[in-house]
Amino acid sequence: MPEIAEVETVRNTLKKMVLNKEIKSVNVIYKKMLESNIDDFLKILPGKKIIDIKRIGKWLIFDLGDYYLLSHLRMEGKFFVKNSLDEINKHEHIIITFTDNTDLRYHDTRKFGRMNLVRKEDLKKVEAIKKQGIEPISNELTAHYLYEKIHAKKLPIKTILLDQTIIAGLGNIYADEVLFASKIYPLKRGNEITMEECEKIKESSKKIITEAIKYGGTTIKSYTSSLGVTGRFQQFLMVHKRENAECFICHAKIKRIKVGGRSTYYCPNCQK
DNA sequence: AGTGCGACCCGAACGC
DNA sequence: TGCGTTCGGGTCGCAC
Repeated sequence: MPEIAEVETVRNTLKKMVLNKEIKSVNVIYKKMLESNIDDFLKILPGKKIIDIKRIGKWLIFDLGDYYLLSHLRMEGKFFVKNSLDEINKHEHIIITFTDNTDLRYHDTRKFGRMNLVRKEDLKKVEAIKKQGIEPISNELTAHYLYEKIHAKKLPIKTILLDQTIIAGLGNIYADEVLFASKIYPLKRGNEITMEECEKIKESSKKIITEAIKYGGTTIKSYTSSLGVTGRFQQFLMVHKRENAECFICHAKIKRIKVGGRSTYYCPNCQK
């Protein structure tokens, strides 16, 4: 499940592989993946060069000069660089062919990912981009900011941490890890969260996301970031996917519950 | 406005 | 050559 650390890893890997390549043609196999007009997509991309790759929250942003190609990997999206002559895999839905006869291929078993092509000046008009909150690795993320955003909400703190308009980039794995590191019970309501706890959330999300990026993200289940790159952060996970295993701190049994429909792992002893 | 929940997908895991 | 059902998970859209 690509969260901010995984998307950052994809960004860094892709920058090494496709920067400055010129697009020759595009093949859109699964049209519903596009949020923008398909005819524009096919007409505008050829001739463009990938001059940079940026990221906002979980959105990857290919800088094409006067346009941005936005890509959200959702749960299983991956990019592969292949030879244009290679057989097309059944999960490859969008194929960007470069003039050197290599392809950037978007692969997504669940077809949940989305792409959007916008003029640079229209980026801030894209609803999904406009509403992104502050990133965990940003100095703008403060306990005060979090408290303001959280203290009037009745939702469980776990659900609030998944709200991209507050902290941009946290997903199900790191939200569990942040709450464990902050010693906060996932079902605790936003309006019960103190300023001290906001400080802990801020500190632990910075620390955890920084570390996760350093180790190339988390590879869980089917998810490898892209291009066969395997993250190594899973060996540092304290609670996520550890149901019934012993807490590394107190040896209590890690529990799994549902919060807002999502699997949530926590230590019943450390997180009261 | 804030909150809750189904839909979108399909491979894997599970039940029998 | 087992088959049908359930689950998961980020985000959106709709209902209340």
